[in-house]
Amino acid sequence: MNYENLLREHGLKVTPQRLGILSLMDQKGHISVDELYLNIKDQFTSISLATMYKNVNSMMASSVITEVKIPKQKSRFEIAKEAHGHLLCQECGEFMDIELDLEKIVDDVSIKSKYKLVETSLVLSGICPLCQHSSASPVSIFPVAHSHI
Amino acid sequence: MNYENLLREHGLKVTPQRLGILSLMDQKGHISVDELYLNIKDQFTSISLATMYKNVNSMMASSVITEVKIPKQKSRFEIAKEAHGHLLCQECGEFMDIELDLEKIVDDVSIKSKYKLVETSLVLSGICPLCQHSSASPVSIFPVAHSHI
DNA sequence: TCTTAAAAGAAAATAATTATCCTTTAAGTA
DNA sequence: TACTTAAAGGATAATTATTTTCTTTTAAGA
Repeated sequence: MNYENLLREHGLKVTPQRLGILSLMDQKGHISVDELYLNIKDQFTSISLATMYKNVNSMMASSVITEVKIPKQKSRFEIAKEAHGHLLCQECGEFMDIELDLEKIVDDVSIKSKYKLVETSLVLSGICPLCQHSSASPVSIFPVAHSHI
Repeated sequence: MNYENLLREHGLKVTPQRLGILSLMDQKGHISVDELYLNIKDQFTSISLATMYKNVNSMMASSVITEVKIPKQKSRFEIAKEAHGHLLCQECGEFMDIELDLEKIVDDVSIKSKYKLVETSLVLSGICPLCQHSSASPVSIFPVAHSHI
C-alpha cells in the first residue's frame, strides 16, 4: 500500500515522520505509542514525543489509523481496515487480528435496540497454544514475547 | 446483592469506602474513576483520590469489578458479572449492557487458533434511536446525557 | 479488649498526554 | 523554479492521570 496517497486522500500532509509511523505500524501490525516512539527514534533521531502524539491523534481523527483498547494493557494502534476482531494471549502477549462474522449479532442488536451501529470492537483473550504447554511459565516480563505462528 | 459478602468472599476487607463505591456502581451501572470520585465525595467528604484508585485496583485484581475499555472514551467500571457486551451511543453517551451470544464465534476462534479463551470484550457503538431523530444535534458536551430506555 | 495486617488519607513522585511557542517544511500558486 | 502560507515539527512547559510513600486508622480475628 502507498502511504503517501493514503495520507493525501485523508487530507493530511505527507511528512517523513508520518510515513515512518505508518511503515512501523505496517511491520508490527499493532503497536503502542511508546513502542512506536522507541522504534522510530532510530530513523528520526530528533523526533519529539509530542510529534508522535500529534500524529497519532491527527491520523486517528482522519481515520487513517485506529486505536485498539485492550483489557489490562495499553492501547495499540493499527492502520485502519475493515472491521475485524483481536485475539490476545494473556501469558506471552501475542496479539493478532482475527476474521469475524459479527453480522448476525450486529443485526440482532440493531433490531432490538434500534441503534444504527457504526463500529464494533471485539477483543478475545486467553492462552495461546504454546503457553498452554509451557506449563509453569509465569506472565512474561516482556510486552511482546516469543513469536510463534 | 450483599456487597459485604461479595467483598469477604473475595478476601477483601469490608470498608465503608468500598461499600460506597460498589453501591455507586450498582446505581449507575457503569462509572469512570473520576465520576466515582465526584459522586462519592458527598458521602465521604475526606476520601482520598488515592483511595479510589487503590480500591478500584484491588477490586479489579480480585475480580469484584471489571474495567470496560471503550473506544474514544475513558474506561468505566462495573460490578463483575457473567460475560456480556456493551452498546454505546456516540452522540449522547448512553451506555448499556447487551446480552450476547458469542458462543459460536468463541468456539470458532478457539478451534482455529487453538487458544483457550477466558475473556471477551465487545463494545458496539452507534447512534441511539433518539439521537437519530433529533437530527442536527451535535455531540453532547455532557458525558451522560438524556436517559431514554 | 488486644493485636496486627490491611486500608485510609495526605502529599509527593511518576507517567501519560496535551498545550504553547517558535522554527521548519509540504504543497499549492505565481 | 521561487514564493506564500497553513500545517507540521521540535523543545519545553503545563496538565492530567495514576502510583508510591509514609503515617494514622480500622476491620477482623484471637
